[in-house]
Amino acid sequence: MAYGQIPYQNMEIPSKYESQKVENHWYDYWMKHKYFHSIPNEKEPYSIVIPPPNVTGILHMGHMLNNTIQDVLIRRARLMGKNACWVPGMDHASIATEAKVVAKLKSEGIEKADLTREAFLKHAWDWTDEYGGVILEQLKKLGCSCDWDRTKFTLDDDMYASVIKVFVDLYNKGLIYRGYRMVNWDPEALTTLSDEEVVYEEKQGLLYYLAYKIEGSDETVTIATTRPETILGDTAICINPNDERYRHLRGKKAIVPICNRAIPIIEDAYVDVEFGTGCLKVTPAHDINDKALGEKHQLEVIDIFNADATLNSYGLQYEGQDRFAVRKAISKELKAKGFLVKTEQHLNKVGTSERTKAVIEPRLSDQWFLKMEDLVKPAIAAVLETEEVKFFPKKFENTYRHWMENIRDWNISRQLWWGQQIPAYYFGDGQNDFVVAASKEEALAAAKEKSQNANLTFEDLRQDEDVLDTWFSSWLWPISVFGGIMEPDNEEVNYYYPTNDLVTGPDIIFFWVARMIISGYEFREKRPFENVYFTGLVRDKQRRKMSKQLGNSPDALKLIEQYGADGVRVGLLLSAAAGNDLMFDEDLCQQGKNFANKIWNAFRLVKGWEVADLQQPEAAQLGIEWYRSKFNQALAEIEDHFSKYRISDALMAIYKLVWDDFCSWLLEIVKPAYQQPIDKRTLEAIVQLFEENLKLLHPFMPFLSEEVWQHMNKRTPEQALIVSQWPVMGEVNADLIAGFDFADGVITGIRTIRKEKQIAMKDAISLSVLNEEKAATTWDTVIGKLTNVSEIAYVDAPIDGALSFRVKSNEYFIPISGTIDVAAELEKIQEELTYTKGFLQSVEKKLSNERFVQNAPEKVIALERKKQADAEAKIETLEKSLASLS
RNA sequence: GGGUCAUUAGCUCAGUUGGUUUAGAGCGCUGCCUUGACAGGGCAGAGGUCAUUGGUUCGAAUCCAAUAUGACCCA
Repeated sequence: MAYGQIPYQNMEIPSKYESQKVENHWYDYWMKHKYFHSIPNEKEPYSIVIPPPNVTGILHMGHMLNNTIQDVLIRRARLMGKNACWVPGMDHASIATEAKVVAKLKSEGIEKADLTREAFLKHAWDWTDEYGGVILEQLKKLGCSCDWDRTKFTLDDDMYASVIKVFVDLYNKGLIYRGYRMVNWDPEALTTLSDEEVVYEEKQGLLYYLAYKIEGSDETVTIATTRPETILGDTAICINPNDERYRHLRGKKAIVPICNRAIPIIEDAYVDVEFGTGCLKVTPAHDINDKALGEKHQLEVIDIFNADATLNSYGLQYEGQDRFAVRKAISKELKAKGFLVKTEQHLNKVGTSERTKAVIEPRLSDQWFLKMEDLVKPAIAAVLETEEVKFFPKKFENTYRHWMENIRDWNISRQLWWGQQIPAYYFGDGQNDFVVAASKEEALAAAKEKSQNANLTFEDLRQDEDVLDTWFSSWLWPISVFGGIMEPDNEEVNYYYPTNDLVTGPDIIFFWVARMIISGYEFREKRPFENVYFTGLVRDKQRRKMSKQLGNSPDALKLIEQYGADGVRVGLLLSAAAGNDLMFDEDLCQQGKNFANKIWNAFRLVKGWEVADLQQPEAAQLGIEWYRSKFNQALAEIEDHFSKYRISDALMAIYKLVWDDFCSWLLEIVKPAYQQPIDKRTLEAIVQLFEENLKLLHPFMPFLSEEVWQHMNKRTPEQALIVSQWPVMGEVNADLIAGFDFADGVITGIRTIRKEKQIAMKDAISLSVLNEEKAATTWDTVIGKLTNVSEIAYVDAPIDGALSFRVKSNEYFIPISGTIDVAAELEKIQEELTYTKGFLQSVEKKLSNERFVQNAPEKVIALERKKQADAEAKIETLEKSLASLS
């Protein structure tokens, strides 16, 4: 059925696009027809794995941006005929989730310490089942076309098994080892953290100068420390061997205040003679540098803290008190007893836990480590040498290089219960009385062999209590979601892996991106993805990070309700140049919503036209041809933007194409007079072009575009927009585009005069042209239609008593009734003349420079000559007008 | 302390390996315009000596150096 046979249907279509009414409908429709679902087939695959959000998380602006970009890429790939697969999922986020569960239990009066591991995990799973996955439901509201049948959780049985398999494998390769090391201890979460999870903050503190007595004399030696509570763990005083001031103390012993232990005075060049007194107390259990000194000089190690950073029995009367309370108390005692010489203000960097914000305590303990030195090699080469993995924007390669080249072994154990339990089984008390195996059965067999004790039973095996770092499961994500760890040769992983694009934030470049690249090469000898698109951080208008504490993060679902998912998507993307932080401003969502409404109303216009058996007007035919060229030109630009992951530029190109070129120009050119019908050819062409526009819009505004598409014509499920074809590039007629641009100048000139002289649009005017440019008359009908010019006369001399304007060297005259203000006209022309002369001068200056003419490429010189000729022609026109006016 | 990146219109940003009319966009701003698809709209307009100072070049927003300011990363 043709459009025009439904007369004035726009009366029945609301004049405002109502997103709330259509979004759920189309999402359900897409789901029902399984357009998001992907299975391997003969088509080219295009896959993305979602950066799995924390199971505890709720949708915030960062997720919105990130997932909108992924959806744009996936929907475009789908339109391009690829087998698009976007795998969604969630991360168990061990510290964050465990902390939340512990807090919840506490509020119910239950202490984690009173629960068995099994009981605690039951609570955690209950919690996950109840609150987990909210975020995935929210992504649906945003329009994300994930293959929900593939939803994965990092603690699913198969994902769990993958992690264990990888651990065993790396252990057997000798890359995982157990070590007694100084680690970052979070005394609140009671677990270690990797270096990356420690956030350094500058804090104003005190530098305490403490006097230690020298054994067997009345002399004292003064040291400076920021942590007086740790003196109880001191096992040496260290001086620089080149420091004359302390030379006489060689070989002597100092007495630690309060606990009165005698400790040796050692010498090491490590000591900075400039800092403090040039004399250092050494506490190997509580400082990484002191630990190194302690090992070098074989010092005793005295750990004075409990796991929660309260003091233990070495703390004497302070036992059981928190380290910061002790710091105050002990400095008081030291002062009272005369050991405290003085204090100074001191700014130092304090490590804090990313998750709990607790001040990190360096702590010696047994942990599991992954050797990184060799593992990183292929991953470095892939990004920095072969470019098998490309970063957008490229600048993040520097960050990547810096970290990878200075990488340290990865502490992968966490003293938590929520996660994959480390598959190490102890069968005795010796340092090496353990085996690593994927199951208890295998462990028993291995233990029997290792211990040479065939009588071992399951009872004798004790599995390591710790779990693995969450990132030790997410680094396998692109492989494990396709079952590629457990069944390395399965059809799915062979088809979808390597994935194509990864979209994530630069804040997890080390945590996640780098490690996925490492694991990709280690376990599949292939990159995990080809391109990594780093989004910026979402900030508020004042450039502050969005955070719960500041309360500056808008409610994502409310935004969608208010502006429509499409509006929010457009709003986010418009300001999201890759890698730049984006200042989120709700006004941009409003802009997105307005755009949706604009398209909606263009649709109403077209839908409302009645068709009649008419000749196609010349202007309409020309306009349509011009738009075809313009569309292809824009398409080329859009493809180029996509190839560089310039998503917001691609959107802006479409925005301008649709709003300016299609709506403001083309529709105005073809629009019949009020209540007049349109000819069939024009209508069909416009509908077809509109549909092409919708295809371009679909990745960005899936709901609106599908809605309009489905209203435009009756469609079968196979003809839905989401599975239609991305436009194919056609020819660009440069002459048409140039001709239009010139006409644009003429039209603007006429409109300006109408405006200045308050000549209403409904009053027809006539136009005379002094055609110095020999411009084609092709566009006259278009000019006439858009400016209500009744006739265009070509003349060979300036018209007296008319208003004038110029485009290039052409001059246009509009006769008006009444007298014209000659002085004003003269002034206007004089102004243009001054500008053009100035311009000509700058061009001539260049051309008269011999070295320019000799050295510049011919193309550039030709261009300059053209500029010169154009300017000269224009000046001639202007001077002629000046003469005729005065 | 070490490193990376940035500084272009009121705001947010483009400017593709130095030359495409004496710098572009979107938003905002100013003025005019409503029975006509859309006031969530139309049309027109104003607004920048490209952070500063030197240098390289026939030619610099673009390359180099220094300075200033800011952001991020690492220890």
